[in-house]
Amino acid sequence: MGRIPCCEKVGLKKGPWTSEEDKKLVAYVEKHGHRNWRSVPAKAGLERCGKSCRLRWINYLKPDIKRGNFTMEEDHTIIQLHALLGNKWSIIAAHLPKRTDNEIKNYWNTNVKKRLIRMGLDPITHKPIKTNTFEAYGGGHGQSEDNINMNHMAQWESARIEAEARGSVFQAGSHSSHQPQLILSKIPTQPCFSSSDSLSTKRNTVYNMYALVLATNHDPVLPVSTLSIPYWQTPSPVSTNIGRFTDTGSSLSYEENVNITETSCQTQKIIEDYMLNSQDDDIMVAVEAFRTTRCESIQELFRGSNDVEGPNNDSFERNV
DNA sequence: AAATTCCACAACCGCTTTTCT
DNA sequence: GAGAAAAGCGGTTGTGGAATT
Repeated sequence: MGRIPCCEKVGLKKGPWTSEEDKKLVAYVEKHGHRNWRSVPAKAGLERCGKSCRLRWINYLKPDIKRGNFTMEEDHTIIQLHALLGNKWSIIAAHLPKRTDNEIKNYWNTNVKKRLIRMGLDPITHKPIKTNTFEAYGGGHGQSEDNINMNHMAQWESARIEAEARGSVFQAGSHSSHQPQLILSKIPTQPCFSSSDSLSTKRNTVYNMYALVLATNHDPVLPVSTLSIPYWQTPSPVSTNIGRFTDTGSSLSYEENVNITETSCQTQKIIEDYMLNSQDDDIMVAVEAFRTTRCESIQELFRGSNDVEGPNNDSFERNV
């Protein structure tokens, strides 16, 4: 478009903001608002570009911003939503009240990403590195599905155990009234797959996706979080019972045929439908199929959350 | 104690999307 | 509807403090 970026104007200051500049910006915005950021610096007496002022306000000065360590629940939500959405920081931030997308992005890059790598998980796919890549899922590369499944589950369990051992890292703020619990411990250890099940590979993937979806649907107030997951019986390919894993802190117990939330039912249905209808074995197609349905699932998650104001549908559709 | 490395986070940059005229 | 401006977004970089050598 040939526009000159505002920050390239001569004489505008760059770099860290001083407390004086912060005061000027806060005073101006609180008094006049910020309808037009380009005009803000001049009116506020700042030698900054409007874009810089906007970012400073949004990411740092806005009064309802929560700063400091991320709680276990926030960490949990970030991991699960990232597994579903990828680097959609603004959408993830919409589900974390008072956190900015920039803060979440930084937290991801400096903390969570490294943690996943240490655990042998791909920070993009959230799946074990090497032995369980999508290529491996595609089959025909020398590794049996059974081995893949075993590796996959072993990796998840390994990650969960390591996370448990590293409890302090996941620990909620010191004000938390309940025992520090581990995000990954809330992902069930393993569904009962038969090694003879020809769909087990695909199921494992869908299972993990489903676990991740549902993991965002817990009640953060409860001292002991529970989550509902499907229990895929084998060898029957599509028959399901609805069960619930309960994290007691020291162990996971499983309860069959419990009531689950409407959201969980809907998500489960999406996945069941996929499993019923899909005829192809290409895991990439499976993933894509899941992606195309995830929008609805996540909107349901937002709708189902009473304490969090989710993004409106318009902006959501725009960004997904 | 000084130098170096590591880490977290604020800020910038470039691109895309939305809004305005 | 077209073009320009503003806002939004995500990747990347720069900086300062902490930890290590």
